[in-house]
Amino acid sequence: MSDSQKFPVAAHALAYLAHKQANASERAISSTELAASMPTNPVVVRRVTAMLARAGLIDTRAGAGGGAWLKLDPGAIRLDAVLRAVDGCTHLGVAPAGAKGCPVGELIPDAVRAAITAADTAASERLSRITVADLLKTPSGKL
Amino acid sequence: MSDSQKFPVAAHALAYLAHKQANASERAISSTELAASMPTNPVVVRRVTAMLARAGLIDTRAGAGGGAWLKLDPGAIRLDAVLRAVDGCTHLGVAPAGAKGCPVGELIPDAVRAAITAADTAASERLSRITVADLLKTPSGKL
DNA sequence: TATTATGTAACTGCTTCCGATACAGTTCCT
DNA sequence: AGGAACTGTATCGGAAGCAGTTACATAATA
Repeated sequence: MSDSQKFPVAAHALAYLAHKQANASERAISSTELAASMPTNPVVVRRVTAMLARAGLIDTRAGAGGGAWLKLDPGAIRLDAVLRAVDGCTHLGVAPAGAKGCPVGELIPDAVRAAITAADTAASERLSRITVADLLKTPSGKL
Repeated sequence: MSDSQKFPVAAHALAYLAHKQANASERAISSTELAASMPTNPVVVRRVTAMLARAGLIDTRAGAGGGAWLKLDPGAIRLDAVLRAVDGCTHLGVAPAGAKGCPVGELIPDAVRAAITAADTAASERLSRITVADLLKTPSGKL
């Protein structure tokens, strides 16, 4: 796993759906329209929306007039759920295995892993206090 | 910027130096010994120790009997400083630019960027409460 | 049936990473 | 003085991952 734009794309897409009040199949937004607002490619958007749909955050439907719409209230979609939906983590790296036979080298990796996990958890906890609705209420970029 | 093992390698190296009580030039540890405990290549270690030295966390010296040693007490080296020293961040992605002319597309990126920054700050704050000394006191992998 | 849309596979070009080799400069030891 | 040990950095190769694109099977509408 490595650097990826999936989280920002997902957050942007959800905020766009919220702004358009796409909350039912009749108000579905196509990947083409979502992509145009990034801007990026419709396939890139669909790769993300498919993951959001699997996570139960949105619904999608194929066919004419199809697209994506929110399954939940924007205020109920927390960004930590979005991050998990797209397989995100803080990517601080993976602790090296540690040399066998070296007592220090064997114990340190666990502690390093624990530190990375702690940082990841803290980031996730912070995101859990931000909802998609907050993204729309924040024109100044302040949270 | 992207995925990188620099932070784990740096944390491991610092913990190893602390365990060996390498706190003066006479107790310098070579990159070869540090690399053997990961295990990885000595050059990879030197790339990281050079950054830690620039950040003032360790000192290094070339030549026979040279190597790296801690400049600070292990309890005074906080992991957020280590992360900064190796150019680390949480890598949740970069908010897409947003389409010009689209009022939503123009405002959302700022909010997404703010959310990413908030998460990054939270992770860093969590790391600031962990020191290199803590890494050695944590055989069970709990922090 | 023609049109519009999703989901996914496959390909390209790009970037970044680790690991390795090489080498100039530094320091210690004999 | 000369050799051995060590750092810092340049460079290269192979591997991996990503964005973006084309293509296509499937699905839903009109």
